[in-house]
Parts: sequence; structure tokens; C-alpha cells
Amino acid sequence: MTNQDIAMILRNAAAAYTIIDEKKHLFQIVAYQKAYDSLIHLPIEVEDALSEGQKIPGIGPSIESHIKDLIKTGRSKHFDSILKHVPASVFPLLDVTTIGPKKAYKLVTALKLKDPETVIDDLIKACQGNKIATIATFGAKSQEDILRALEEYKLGKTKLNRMALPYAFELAKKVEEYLKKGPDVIKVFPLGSLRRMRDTVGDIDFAIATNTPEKVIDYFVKYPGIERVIEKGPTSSSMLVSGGRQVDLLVQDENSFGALLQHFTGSKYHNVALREYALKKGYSLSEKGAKLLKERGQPMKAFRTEEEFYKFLGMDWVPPEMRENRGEVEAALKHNLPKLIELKDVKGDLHIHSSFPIEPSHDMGNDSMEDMLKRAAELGYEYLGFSEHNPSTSNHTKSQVYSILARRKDKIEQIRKSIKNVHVINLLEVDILPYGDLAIDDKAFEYIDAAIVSIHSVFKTPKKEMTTRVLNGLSHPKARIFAHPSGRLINQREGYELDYDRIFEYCIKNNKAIEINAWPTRLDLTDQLVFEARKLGVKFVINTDAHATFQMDNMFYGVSVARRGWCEPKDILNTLPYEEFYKWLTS
DNA sequence: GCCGTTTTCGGCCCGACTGTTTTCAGTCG
Repeated sequence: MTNQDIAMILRNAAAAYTIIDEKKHLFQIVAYQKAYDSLIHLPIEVEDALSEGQKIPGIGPSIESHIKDLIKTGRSKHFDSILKHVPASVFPLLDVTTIGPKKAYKLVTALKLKDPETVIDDLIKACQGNKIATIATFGAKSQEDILRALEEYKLGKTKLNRMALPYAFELAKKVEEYLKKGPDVIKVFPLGSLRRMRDTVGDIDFAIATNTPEKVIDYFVKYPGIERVIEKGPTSSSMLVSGGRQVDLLVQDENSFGALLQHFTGSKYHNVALREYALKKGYSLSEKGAKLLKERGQPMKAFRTEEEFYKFLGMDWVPPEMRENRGEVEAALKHNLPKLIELKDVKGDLHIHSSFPIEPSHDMGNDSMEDMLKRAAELGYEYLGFSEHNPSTSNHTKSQVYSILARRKDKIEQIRKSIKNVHVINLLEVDILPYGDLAIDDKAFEYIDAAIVSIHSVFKTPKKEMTTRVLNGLSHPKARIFAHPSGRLINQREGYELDYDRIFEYCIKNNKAIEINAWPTRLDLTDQLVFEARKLGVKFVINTDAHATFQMDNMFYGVSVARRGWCEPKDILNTLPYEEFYKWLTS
């Protein structure tokens, strides 16, 4: 049973309780939803976490015992007894936007839809047959809305569908440019998971400071790429834009804009933690500001900036990337938040594919070493590491591999003489083969300073063997960096399975680094695992894996992953000056 | 059912928008 499977059972149990008796089960519902969220974001398998006695947020003794039943037997008496009160056809509808547990239940019971496999299509037919409008509390308009939601669901717009961060960035940029030109727009900020730099983003959220909200919202829904208005009120609005993506807008005056920024940046659980803390201090927080609870009629305390908002609570300002309720609230109260790494701290990029004709095992870079170095200088780097893929071993004899690498070494020596403003490091991205051998032999290693090692084949290897494979690959003295460790491609490919605890332990013990790969659809290692690894003391290198000069600008995505993992400069080896970094690399 | 920020017992965020209602329920973020 996967984390996802178990999470869905928790979500369904919460929905079932909502249907059965929401008031009676209010706090179990919240608890199950929290546990669901926690499992969805858990970077390792829940089975492993529990068997090692790891604490998972939102999972206490009761839920833990039910999960253990599920893992052991595939069933849980407890969840079965909750779920049996509700037709199974309710649950698929929960992924459809605008449909929650209550509506789903009303619909499937009123229409006698029993089959979870066909419930979506059955409901579409019911809408087309005008069967919804006659159900109590439904009407013609809600029938129309449900039909549209179902059709959009069929096209891929579900509650779970999220886009990779870089696509969200591109879309947000377009909308932001439009919004900035709006009437009476004082400030525009993209917020939500985009501002927190999550690897995937659901909706694109914006906040605008203005003194004429109606005008701004009218302007918002005239966006040229709009498909339809989802909702439109006096202070907020949502629209669907082409491509089926949702853009949300909140609007507020400048004087209380700080609270709005804070609110709309989230995350939900960060905000809940803040508000629960404030309640104990006697204040109720919202996007409007802070209200003193005991003195009714008192004006709302407004905040112009986020800094003022946090300061009011006795907290330091929390960088958006940290707002996931992973302990940042406590740290901000104690004034000991980490001083997170920033883009300007990065002094070099070590994973660069140039167009040097290395006749590689995989793809080649587009631009010359000289061009890549020119860009490195513009970015203010002290050093750049070339890490082309190793020469293909199926198309070359060993001696051909040596001679290619010898030519490459000569080329690098030559460049080192002519280009003095950036230090050049002679690396190579070497495949870890299915049984853990590296793709090139010891003699070939003599032509390079050190190697990045990574997996590019046979992804479906069982966890234990995959872990051994990686550790074998890393055991070579010149193998110093484990690149894109999970192999995942966002929305395209799940990563392979690894025993990360063993990998992290090995890296710490043997002075190896884990790469944070900044390739926009990789963002690998993932931020949750960076968070765990950093706590243990793992060191990282942030690399772009650039195959062209412009891709070297992706470094900020990698820095964001590191920031979400609470990394400070000391955790990231390529913040070291050249001499120190090179010393580590070749030690 | 979870959790520890005045708490191991007694709390549990807050508000906007829509549709079908004549005062509210449901969904969302």
C-alpha cells in the first residue's frame, strides 16, 4: 500500500464523517484531513517511517494503529466501519472542483448512482437529462455549474492537478504584467505556493493593494487570456485562464496590506499555527489584521507590511519558503530562524554540459565551454565545473574513451590559460550502471578532477538493490556528488526508490555531497528530503544541469529548494570560495 | 483524534463567495 493509497482512505474517512454527522465528528474530521495532507507530503514511505519509530506530524497513536492494520492486512476495521455508511460512488466526486462531501452524497443518493467507476459519466448524463435541478437545494444554476465542473474534470482540471513551478512562474509573469497596468493598482504580488516556491503550484494567487477594489476586480476579469470568471465579489475574484489554470485575486487597501500578504501566502497550516498562537495571546487574526478579543468594538489593528504583522506577534519575519509549519513558528518566536542561503551566496555551478564533442552516453550541451564560462562570469561565479556525460561505452573501446577524455582535458587546460576570471573544474557526470559499477574505469578517472555520479537507466530496481547500487557508485574515491538523487520528473515520472537514511548516513560518513538539481522539472533532491537530510548534517551542492547558457539562470530554483529545506550557506558546498571548494572536491 | 505556543486536559483559524435559501449551507483557500 502506498502513502497515496493510505492518504486517500483518510481523506475518504474525513468525508464520510462529514456526511454522517459533521458536528459530532468535527475534530476527527480535521485530524483525518491533517493526516491526509501529512501523508501526501511525506517524502518516504509511511511504512518505513513508522517501523523506525519516526514521528509523523498529524499522526498520533490512534491513526498510527489503523495505518499499521492497513499495511499489514490491506484493511482497517476502523476505517471500514466509517466508510460503509457512505456509498463508494461518493469518493471519486471529491476530486471534482466545487463538489465536496455533502453535495457528492446528496447527488449519488438522490440519483441512485452506485458505481464508483462510472459515477462521473453517470452524473454528466443526469445533468444533461435535467435531473439535478429538481433535487432539493439544487437548481438550474447549480446543475449548470456541476456539469461544467465535470467537463473540466474530464479535461484534467481536478483538485489534485498542480503544475510544475516554472510553468506557474511563466503564467504568473504574464498575468502580473497585465495587472500592473490596471487602474489604481498600487502594488501587485504573486502569492500562495508560488511565493513559497513549492515545486508544484495549484492556483496562481495574486494580491493587489488599491483604494478602488471594484475597478481593479473589473479590470482583472478582463484579462485577455481569460476563459471564464469563476467568482467575482467586492474583495476577491477567481478566473479560469486558457490551459485550464485558475488565477485568484484578493484586493485590499494599502494600510492593511501586510495582513493580506501574510494570509494569502500561506501555507494553510502555517496560518493555522499563527492564529492558534495569537488566540492564546487574546487576538484573532485574519487577512484584515488583528482583533482584540475581550474588547468588542475595538478597531482592527492593521499592518502595512508583513514584517509589522509578525513583529506584532513577537516573531521575526518568516521567509515564505519556510511557511509550512515545520517548526518555523517556534523558531521565529525564539528569534532563532536560520539565516537562509541566498542566490548571491552561490559561487559556482558544477553541473554544466557543454558542446564539447565527448560522444556521450546521453544528451550533449548546446553551447561551447567558452560561452558557458562567459555566462558564469556574468553571474559573478568564481568557478564552473564541466560535467558532460561520460563518453558512450557501447560505441567506444576503452582506449577510445581515454583518448576522448584526454582531448577534453587538454581543451580544459587550454581554457584555463586563456580564461582567468573563472576557475574551471574538470568534472564528468558518470553513470552508475545497473549493478553499481561506474561507466568508466579507473584509468579514465585519471583524466578528471572528480565525478558527479547519477542513475540514468533501469529505474525500476527494488529499493534495497537500488540503494546498494548508488552506494557502490559513490564508493569510488573520485565520486563526490550524487546528482538528481531521486530521478523524479515533476508530473512526468516518479522517482526510483531509495533508502534515503542509508544514503544520507553514507554521505556524511564519507564526505560526499548530495546535489540539489535546479532543472525546473527536476528540483531534485526534493525540499522535504533536503529538510530531513540537512538536519542529519548532509552537505549539498546546488547545480543547474545546464545544457545551454540561458539555463544557468535556473540556479534560483535550486536555491529555493535549499531554502525550503532550511539550508544556510554552511550547508551548501558551492558557497565556498574556490580554493576551499576545490580542496573539498579533491580531498 | 492530535497536541503542548499559559494546557498531559481542554482546546482546536478565519473569512469570502455562490446558490438557494428568507437566514443559511457548502465549498474554497
